[in-house]
Amino acid sequence: MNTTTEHDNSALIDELTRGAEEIIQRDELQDRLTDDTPLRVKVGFDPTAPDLHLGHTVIINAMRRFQDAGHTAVFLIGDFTGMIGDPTGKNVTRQPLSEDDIKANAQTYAEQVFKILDPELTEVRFNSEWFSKMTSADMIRLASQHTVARMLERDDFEKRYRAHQPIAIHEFLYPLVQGHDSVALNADIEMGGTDQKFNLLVGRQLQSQAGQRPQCIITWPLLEGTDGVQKMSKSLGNTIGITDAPDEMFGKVMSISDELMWRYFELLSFQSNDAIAEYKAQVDGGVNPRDIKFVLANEIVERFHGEGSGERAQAAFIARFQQGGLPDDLESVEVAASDGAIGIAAALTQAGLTASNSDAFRMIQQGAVKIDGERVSDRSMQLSPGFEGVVQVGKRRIKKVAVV
RNA sequence: GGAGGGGUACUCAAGCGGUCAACGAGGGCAGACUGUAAAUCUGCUGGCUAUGCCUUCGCAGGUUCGAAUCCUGCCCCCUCCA
Repeated sequence: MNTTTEHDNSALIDELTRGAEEIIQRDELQDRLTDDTPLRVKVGFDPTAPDLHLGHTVIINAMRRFQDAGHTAVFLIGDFTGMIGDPTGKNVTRQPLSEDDIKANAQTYAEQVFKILDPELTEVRFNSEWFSKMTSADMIRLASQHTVARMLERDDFEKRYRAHQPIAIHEFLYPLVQGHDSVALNADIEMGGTDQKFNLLVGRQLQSQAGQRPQCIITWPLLEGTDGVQKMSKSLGNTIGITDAPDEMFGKVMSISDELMWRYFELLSFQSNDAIAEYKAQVDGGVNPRDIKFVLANEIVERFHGEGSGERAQAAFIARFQQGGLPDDLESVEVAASDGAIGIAAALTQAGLTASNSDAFRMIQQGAVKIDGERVSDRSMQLSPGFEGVVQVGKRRIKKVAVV
């Protein structure tokens, strides 16, 4: 093997795996990339979470990078596996999904995922394709390819076993089924979250038992949410959803910490390693990190909302926050004055700006409420029918309110 | 089956007859400072027809002038033993 090629590969691998947690085995990956044939890069998706956020896109971005290098992304929807439910990280057996749910979720995936992936180089597959045809004998044969001892090596199984918590037999089947997908698809590479490592390794073993060259594995970390500490997750309320409105998406990216910005660049941007290094150098040299964050926010908004949307969101952002303007697409609401007039607190609550009258009074007390830019300090203020104005509570809750 | 410990607001966690709408921490929200950063400081964090009133401390009763705090029953969780 000649050293020049190896060296070239190395830079490519660095781009393709930027931010990755682990590569098993890097030299195997290097070998495969040396061949001219397109590789099959498999990623399995659980048909559960239809509301994708940026955290989910980390791995999809990685698939896209492989596509850009000429390889095929195999987007595998685990509709059959969904019947088992991945036991990874769970301490209880999971509820299987209904067929309708799976179908609907798969549809949502398709809609959202092609904002990133190149459809030409994507193969969408369902694992029910081969599993629904399997006989019980086939399944038993599959089960015979792995031992209980090895299954128990997996962290969560081991913990549950030791803690005398139940492990249903079918849960052992999950890694085998996922591994068999790799055999059925003849995968060259499989990627997944760090928590998938065990399952991915089973794929390697099954492939080599089936006489295939075992897949390389690349695991990806969980992206931190906007708080910068905890993983991005809907239940923690720190997500940036890929269907968020452009201005909102832009604003959320701008609100992450400077430190987290580099992490986002690493995992969410398609800019080259060199370009990112250059940005870092600029910030070190005194450029306001905010301006670099603009670049990031721009790129992300553009990806999900199309050409020019990043620019527009940025302009709106500057107008609103740097120059103190108001967003131009203010939501208008009407509130009803029951007997001649309505108290300010009731109006705020009716307009959906505060959670309750008590909450409204608190906000007034804290100086958070403004009408047409004027701070409201009188909690007994009344609004009469015919009143119209821009009412805001804090920096983010703003509505055009009319009293009728 | 036996022994013990526990269930308090978004979460953790004090309180163990009145001064408790309930200490403290985290989270969240707001204000100041800013770059709608981060860090920091300050305040707020049950509801209402609001300087007062109403409802909350696993559930249902009871004792008491008065209970989250005491008693009875029920439900649920945890630990140890078999």
